[in-house]
Amino acid sequence: MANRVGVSPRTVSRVVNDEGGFSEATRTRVLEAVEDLGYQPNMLARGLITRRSGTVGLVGVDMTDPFFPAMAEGIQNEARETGRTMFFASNDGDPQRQAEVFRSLLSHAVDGVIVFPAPGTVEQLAAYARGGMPLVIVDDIVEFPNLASVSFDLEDGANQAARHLLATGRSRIGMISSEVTVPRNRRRERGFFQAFENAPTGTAPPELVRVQPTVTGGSNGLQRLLERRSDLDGIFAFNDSMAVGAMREAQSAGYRVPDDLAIVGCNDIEMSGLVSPRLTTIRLDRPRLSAEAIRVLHYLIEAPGSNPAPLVLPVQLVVREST
Amino acid sequence: MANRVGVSPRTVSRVVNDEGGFSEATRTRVLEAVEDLGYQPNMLARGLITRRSGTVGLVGVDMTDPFFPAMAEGIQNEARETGRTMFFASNDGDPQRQAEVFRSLLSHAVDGVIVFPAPGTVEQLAAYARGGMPLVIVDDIVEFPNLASVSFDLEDGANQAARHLLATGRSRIGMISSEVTVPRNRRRERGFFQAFENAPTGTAPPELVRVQPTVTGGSNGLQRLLERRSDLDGIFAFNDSMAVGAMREAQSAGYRVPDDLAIVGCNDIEMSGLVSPRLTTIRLDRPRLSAEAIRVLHYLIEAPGSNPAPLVLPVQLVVREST
DNA sequence: CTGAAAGCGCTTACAG
DNA sequence: CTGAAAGCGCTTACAG
Repeated sequence: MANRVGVSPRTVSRVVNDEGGFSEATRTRVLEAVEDLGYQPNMLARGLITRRSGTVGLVGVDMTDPFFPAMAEGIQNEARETGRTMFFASNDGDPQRQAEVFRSLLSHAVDGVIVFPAPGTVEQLAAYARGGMPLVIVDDIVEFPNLASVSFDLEDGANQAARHLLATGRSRIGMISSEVTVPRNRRRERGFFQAFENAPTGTAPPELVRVQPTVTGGSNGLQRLLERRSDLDGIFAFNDSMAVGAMREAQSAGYRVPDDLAIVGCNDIEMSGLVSPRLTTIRLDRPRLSAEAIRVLHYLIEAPGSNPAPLVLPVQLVVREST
Repeated sequence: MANRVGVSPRTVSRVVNDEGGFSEATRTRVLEAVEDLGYQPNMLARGLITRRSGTVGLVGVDMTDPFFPAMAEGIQNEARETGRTMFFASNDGDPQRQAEVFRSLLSHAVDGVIVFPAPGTVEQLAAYARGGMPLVIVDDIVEFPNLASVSFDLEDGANQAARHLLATGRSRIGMISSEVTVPRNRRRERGFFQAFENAPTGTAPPELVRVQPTVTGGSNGLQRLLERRSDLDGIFAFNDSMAVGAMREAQSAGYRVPDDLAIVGCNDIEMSGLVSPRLTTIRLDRPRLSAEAIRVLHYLIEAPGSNPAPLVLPVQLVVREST
């Protein structure tokens, strides 16, 4: 490249990075050669010396989580604008697997990582941040240098859901929660129970089961709740997949939804608007979360050691046909 | 690292890569230091010299495509086993965007790429393969050195769908196809029409519309078909999202599914088993496709210049409630 | 405005 | 069994 134009590598570098300090004639000749040869600077070489690889990592729990692709899309688009390419991996909710993933990302010298943490890995992640890696934790609230956290206010979401059930005249209400025990998941339960603190008189004490956070889990959860008390008239599910499972189970057990049993989900995945009856749920502004996550990651990359305040985004109840 | 143990970098390299040619004592001391310091070889430096970056790219059309995450998961798992990390990007079905994505992957010296090609980019992709990049094209059939292709036999799938509609007594059948005009998409139409070549007498000539391959597109497609002839009794949709859209549209227009109108989708996404009635569809063995794609990619990486035969995987009709 | 020297952290090809 | 030298393709810090 350099000798094809008859200049030093240093000059090519200057032009390609638009550093200034070259004549217009040189610029033109170099740029022509770049075009002709389809020259691309080698990011490996550049990264080796600048300590910036031009990559970011996105680590999800499970790629097949319907929650995930929308996030990936948003994050990728933003990353692309700053010229970064995205590594993509999942931790399967397993701390050890997450550690492997980070080891690999570290060896590729990623500039930063956005992570949906595996349960109980806040300490592990803090250690990476301490080691100087800019980190954004999604869906949890952590404060630490080099680390930012962005999440949805699902405590409030669960609270809205329960209040909606109460306000529409339901009085025997259960929650199908997730058995994946991580502090942030408990927030939804807390918000749910809080709604009953000043419930109308005659409201039964709320019921709770914890199951796998899947469609099948939702079915099982409803079954178990109905065994406890068959006259339930309202359900809040930890997520939409579970709500759909509960809805299927209710219908095949002969309950009409919403007449006999009202169901509220959480997350507003695409499926929720397509099942019958369409699911009432909590809507999350995922594009916003993606945008905030990558924005704050870039901030951390530019300002090492900083410690931005946790960001908690509001959520919104969407009433459809299942309540 | 090297001076901490008191050996040369060369010796560390030998131990870390298990090349042999070191004493057991050295091995132990180096490995201890590796453990203590959490040493990770710098893949940028290694890649610069070995011309292997330890990364592969996965380029999809659109991350929010329900078809996609299952593929990503499988590919990631296989890639991880061979110690490679996965770049992830989407081309939005846009050739120019795809070129940008490849430029970026190229500059990161990926060892190979699995791509769901943007329409009309076979030539573009062949050029990368010619430049020496191992490439696996998903969902299309191309033959070229350094390039492999893996796809599902959706021509046969469409044929099975149409034959199923005919076999269950439907005689006025329409197909809602995709308006995204790329040769591989036409195969489904071909398979569909072929089924009518020896249809029972009294079968009406099949109808076809082409719309956006989305839920909304499916709704519009059905509307347009029903305007043409309101007595349709069978529909084959290009994909499940469109089938669900068509089903919603049919139901709100007062058609009973499947009594008045039978609907067959294609792809068997999760949603298809959850809508009501549950959708009859064509099932694709996606884990298998992922496994084959990454397997052949690794083969191409190890055997530069080779030209494996295109792989076309069989598909299977799954009869549920919508027919 | 331009380039020669040094070095990022490894591996390749040798020599001992 | 071990290491010194050279170099991958860039950028940093200089000198001219």
